[in-house]
Amino acid sequence: MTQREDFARVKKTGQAKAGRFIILSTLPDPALPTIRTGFITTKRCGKAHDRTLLRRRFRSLVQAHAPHFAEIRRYLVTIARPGASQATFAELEEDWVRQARRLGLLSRPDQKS
RNA sequence: GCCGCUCCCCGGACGGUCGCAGUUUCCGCGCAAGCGGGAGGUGAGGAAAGUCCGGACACCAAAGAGCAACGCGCCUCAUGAAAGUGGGGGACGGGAACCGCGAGGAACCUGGACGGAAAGUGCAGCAGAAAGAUACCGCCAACCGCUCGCAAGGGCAAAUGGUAAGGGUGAAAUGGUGGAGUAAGAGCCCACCGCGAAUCCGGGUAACCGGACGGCAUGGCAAACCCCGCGUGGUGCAAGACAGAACAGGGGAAGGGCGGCUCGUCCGUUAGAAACCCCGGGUAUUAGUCGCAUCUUGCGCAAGCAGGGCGCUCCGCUCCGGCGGGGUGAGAGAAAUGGCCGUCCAACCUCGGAAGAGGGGGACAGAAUCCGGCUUACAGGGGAGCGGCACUC
RNA sequence: GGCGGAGUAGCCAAAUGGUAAGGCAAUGGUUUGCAAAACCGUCAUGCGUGGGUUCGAUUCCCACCUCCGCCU
Repeated sequence: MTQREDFARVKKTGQAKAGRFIILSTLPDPALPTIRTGFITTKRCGKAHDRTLLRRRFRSLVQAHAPHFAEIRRYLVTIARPGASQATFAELEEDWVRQARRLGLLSRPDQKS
C-alpha cells in the first residue's frame, strides 16, 4: 500500500485488533488480485534504525503467514505500538498470529506454531 | 605486575537455507509493449547521525566592478583544492617549587576564537565624594563668627585655598616598598621593584625578547559599534535537464532578466492587431526518464575475472623526490540488508584453590548527489608512546 | 534530503549586558447568610542543557537537546 486513501479506508471501514506490541487492521476486497499490505511505524516507536527493523520484521511475518490465510484478497495494515522495538522476533510473531486469529484471517486447518 | 594519560586501529566471524533490491544472462508466452520463471555475482557505517564548516556539480544571460552585509584573525613550519588538522615557538590568564626584609621575581605545570583600546564613538546597575577625570570624611594653611576658660588653650558653625598619605565603597579608584622632603602632602626627589607607545642598539625567519633612553601619562570592555588585513555573487540534487497525448485556457503594449543597492551589461518594445509571438499554471505517463555510482585493455555469451590508470585508505622502505605491497569502489526511489538453523570467539553471571566447567549472547546505530573536515553517540578488543607505584636483578 | 525559526512559572507571554514586566490559573485573606465578582497578599533553586567572553549573561559567542515551519 502506498496511497494515503487506502490507509484511510482500512481505518474507517475495516476491522482492527490490538495486542501488546502491534495493532492489526484489515479490510477484505474481492476486487484485488492478491493481498495488499502496509506497515506503520511512527516516530514514537524509536529512531530510524529501530523503525526500519520493525518494518522488515513485519514484512517477514506477512511472507510467512499470508499463504495460510482463508481469503487472501484483502488490505492488511500492521501498526507498531511503542515498545515494539524492545520485543524479540518470536514475541512479535506470537502477538501478530494471535491478532490474526482474532480477526479470523487464518484458515482452520492451519497448525502453524 | 598493577594503575593512569595521549594517539591510532578494529568494532563479532564462518557456513547453510527461505526471502528482498539493483544488475547480467537464460527459458517460456506475446506482433510488440510487456508478463512469468530459473541461474550468477553484488548489496550500510565509523559515525551512514547532527547539518556546523569547506568543495565538486547544476541553474540563475555572462558571473564583471563598487558599496553594503556576512565570515575569519599571534608567529612559523608541514599537510591540504579549501575548510581544517598536526609540530614547534611567542605573549597573556590560572596554579606554583624556590629566591628576596619587602614591593616583587620565578623553574615548572596548565588553559584558550590570541589582530588593534596611543583613530573615534559608546557602555559600567547597586554602592561610593568621584567610574576619566574626582575632594565625602580626614590632614594642613590663612581668615571669620559664636561659645567655655583667669590664662595657655578647647568646642561648635560657615566659607577660601592646598593635599590622593590615611578612612570608607566597589569587579575596578590614577604605580608599589623604603627613605628624603613638606604647613600638610605628592614621582616633587632618591634607591630598589613594576609598567611603558614612539625612537635607537642588539638577538630572532617571525610573533616577540633584552638593553639604552625617557617618563609614571594613556584603567577595562572590540564573543559593543568600529578600525586594519584577508575572504565570500545567490540558490541548492525537492539543484536542474529531457520527453510529454488530449483538453481547457490565464497573463504580457514596455519593460524585464537582477533575489540588498548602484554602476555596467543583455534581451525586448513604442501605426494597429493578440492571428502569429513571448511568459506561465494544471492533469495523465501507476510518483515518467536522466542527473546517479570510476575509467580503460584482454579473456568470457554475460555478470564477472585478470592487468593497468584514478580516488580513498593501511603497512613497509626512503637519498624525502618517491618506491613496493595489501584492501576498497553500494546505488534504493513512500525508499532494498530481514527471518530461521548450526559452529566458534568476547563482555557478564554461577561453581572452583587453580586449570577449567556450565549458562549467556553483543555497544551506538541504517546509505538517499558525491567528496574532505568538525561535532555528538558508542559494549568490548588490540597496538604504540609517556608517566606513577610495587617487586626482582 | 535541503533550508529557516523557536524554547522564560501549570498556561499565554514581555524585557538595551545591571533586582526576570504583565495576564490567566492556583493558593491565603477581606467582603457575603453562602458563593460569584471585586480588593489585598503569596508563587521562577535561575530564563531548554553544558561550556566560554565579561566585574556581571535570559540577553553576546560556541557545542548539544527538544519542538515547529518552508521547498518536489
